[in-house]
Amino acid sequence: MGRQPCCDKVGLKRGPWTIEEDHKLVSFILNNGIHCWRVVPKLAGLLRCGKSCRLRWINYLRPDLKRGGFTEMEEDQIIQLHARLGNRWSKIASHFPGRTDNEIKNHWNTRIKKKLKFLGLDAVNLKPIEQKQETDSDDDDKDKFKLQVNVSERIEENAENVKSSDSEKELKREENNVVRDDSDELLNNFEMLCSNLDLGTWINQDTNISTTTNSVSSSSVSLDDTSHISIDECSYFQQNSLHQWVDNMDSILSWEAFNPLDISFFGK
DNA sequence: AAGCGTGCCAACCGCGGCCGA
DNA sequence: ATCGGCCGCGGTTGGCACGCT
Repeated sequence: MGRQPCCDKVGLKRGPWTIEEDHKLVSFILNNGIHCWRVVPKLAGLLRCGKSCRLRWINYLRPDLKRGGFTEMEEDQIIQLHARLGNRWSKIASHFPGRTDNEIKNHWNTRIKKKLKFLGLDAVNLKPIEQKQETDSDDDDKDKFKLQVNVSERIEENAENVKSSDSEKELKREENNVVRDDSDELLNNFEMLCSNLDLGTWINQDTNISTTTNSVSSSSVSLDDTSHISIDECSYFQQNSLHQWVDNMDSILSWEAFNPLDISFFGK
């Protein structure tokens, strides 16, 4: 029977969103709410499909988004949750208010995977990666390797225990937000491993790299990309309604002003 | 200065699940 | 029980920024 495409792609715009489009979408949602994504672009006057609008709103325009780099604690939590839930990014993201599944997925694929690789752990199951013993490595490295394997074995055991305990129940518990502490030891082991491997230095180096990339990476203006808007949107939003947030944003920087801003930001 | 490689992340695509008719 | 439509999710891609040679 086959599924029909979510929208007629003919004549629809794709690719990066413009400021005007963002403005239209935000205005529409604030005034009308979200009832059916399919009709949102039509009513908002956008030449986009509903899916695209939904994605843009969820991943970028939502006022409660917490943007910026992930903290070490967040990373550890992601690793812990991933060990338990696998690639169910939306479930993982539900543990991080203000973070999107897309953001966490990207962070996992670009950074955490490497971090685990650095630790000699398989990113999927936290098992030690089969590695050749380097004959010319110094004693320190050997000790680290030993420790790494031992701890990793513990991590593996714990992961297996969690898995083998009725996984259906585990999932149900997870969905009911009843956080079980089975994997706390897993996380502790991971943290111990990190500290023993002097990962801090490595992470700091990495974080520096990360912060330098916190520039405008989209063709649209990210709210925290503008240096003069230093609001923690997440906590800010908790104290303010959506409308208040937009009013404030409008007072800080009028939407109409985005056009020239856009040019100055990206005008090279 | 130019070319190339890499990292990062926003956005797209297609599938599966859910739900109403 | 079946069908059809919408939404949400996860995998993947494309393009920009930046560093290195």
